[in-house]
Amino acid sequence: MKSRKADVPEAQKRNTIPFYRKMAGLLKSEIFSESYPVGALLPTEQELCDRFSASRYTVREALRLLEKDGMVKRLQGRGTEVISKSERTVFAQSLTSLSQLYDYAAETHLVVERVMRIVSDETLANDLGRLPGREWILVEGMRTTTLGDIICISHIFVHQDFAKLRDEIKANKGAIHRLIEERFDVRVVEVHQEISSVSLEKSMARILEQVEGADGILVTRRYLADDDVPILVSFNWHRLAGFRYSQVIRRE
Amino acid sequence: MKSRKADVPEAQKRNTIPFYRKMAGLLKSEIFSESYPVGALLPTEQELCDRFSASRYTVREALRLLEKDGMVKRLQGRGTEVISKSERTVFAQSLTSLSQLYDYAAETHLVVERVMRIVSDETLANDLGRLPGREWILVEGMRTTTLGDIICISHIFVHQDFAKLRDEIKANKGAIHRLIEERFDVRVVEVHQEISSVSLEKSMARILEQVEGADGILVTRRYLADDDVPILVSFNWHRLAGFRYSQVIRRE
DNA sequence: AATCAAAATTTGTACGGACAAATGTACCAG
DNA sequence: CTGGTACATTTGTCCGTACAAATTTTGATT
Repeated sequence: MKSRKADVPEAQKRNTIPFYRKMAGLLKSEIFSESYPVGALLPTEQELCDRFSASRYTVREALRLLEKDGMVKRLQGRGTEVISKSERTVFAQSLTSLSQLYDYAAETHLVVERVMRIVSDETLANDLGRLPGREWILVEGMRTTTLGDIICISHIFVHQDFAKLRDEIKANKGAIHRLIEERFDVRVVEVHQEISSVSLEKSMARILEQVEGADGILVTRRYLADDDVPILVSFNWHRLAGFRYSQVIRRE
Repeated sequence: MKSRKADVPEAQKRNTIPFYRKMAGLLKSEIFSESYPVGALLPTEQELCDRFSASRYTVREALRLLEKDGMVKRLQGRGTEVISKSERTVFAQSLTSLSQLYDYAAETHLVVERVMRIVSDETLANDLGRLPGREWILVEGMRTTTLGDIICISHIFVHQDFAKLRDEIKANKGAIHRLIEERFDVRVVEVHQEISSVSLEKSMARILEQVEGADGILVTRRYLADDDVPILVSFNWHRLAGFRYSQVIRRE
């Protein structure tokens, strides 16, 4: 283990941990301690080069880390602005399994019963999070295991813009919002998910083999585009007994 | 708008869009079309330099983009492996509210009833996802609104390593796993969350003002460090009536 | 004082070189 | 055949330089 380089300044000892990481750590702590308060500009890259006796490459690598952690925003011609005291916790939703007794049956099928076109009234518009009077495609069906056991009843509202997919939806195995993203030039930017207990109305109860008014679980998911416009909204009614929703959230 | 540089090769025209981005785009499409199948290694950086007549800097910037989008994994000494045909969709869990009737009461309190030290037997070890015989701190209490209305009963198991926090936990208002991350040098890398229906046992039912055996909701969260070691595991029992869990997941 | 243009500042892109660290392979010794 | 060492390969870190592009500042002109 000899010195890493002939012309490495003293500030950069040979700790195995790269200098730009140390530098980023130091800058983070200085931001945290408000030496550089939120809203202020960090020193310029050149000034940081001087301060740390490092090359611009190294400084930029450090700043890149700060940016990745959501602590600074860099703007060409302006500088590096501090936007947060602490690291953003980025979680990547890596796995979402929704099952009900059927842990292993990862493969599920959407069995489409009916597809119809409807115009939203006030009540429905409220549920869908949008104005009344809009047209939607309503897909009614149920999600089952590959064995045919019912997991939940699904009502899926697809925005009128994607009406062309009407027939494709029936054949589609996977998630409908994926289909939309592939066929159209839209991106789902936000998903609002809600899990709540409900009392099952007669028709639902019958399909789920429950008595009318029995408790059940309603899982609602709203898929929104970047302008907050709902692309797809799904309602999924589950039996209470055996309901289990599990999810793994992983930090990047 | 004159030529961007004297020695810029022909492959890099002057399109305002930087060359490393174009290069990344091209490589992505080649991965998608299986010119480079999943599992295979991409050409080495040097080979890409030759192919695109670009410097290693530019090639590495392009590869960095592919890596960010989760399409390749780079490994020192090995190469750049293709791990996915399509871009990863990164969702950042930006907001998680867990409420029960109390939508506006974002502020909640953890009222600690008891703190004790326990050794896990097989059953408990199984629940906690770890080996039996380990020592844990068990914090028993309930989460309430600021008005004092009970939201849920909480049993929180904290790993023995963080036993020092025993007293701090009582005073602590926010999330305990935050406290641990701040005080110790650990990072929560994964959270396993599970929501399931349960039958409330007598003591739970009494506190939640339910009859014994009534249905309830159990929300379990396991906070894991990067070595899959559980740092904290919490069990939260809710009344069924009025239960509502909502979450917003935002794509980066 | 207001407006527009030029200049200065600052980050972005891109080139080149060099050595370090990690991985995989080939070879040798037992 | 097994185990370990030496070597080649490949990505990681770091230096230097130069010009481009975006923003802000300055200054001149109206």
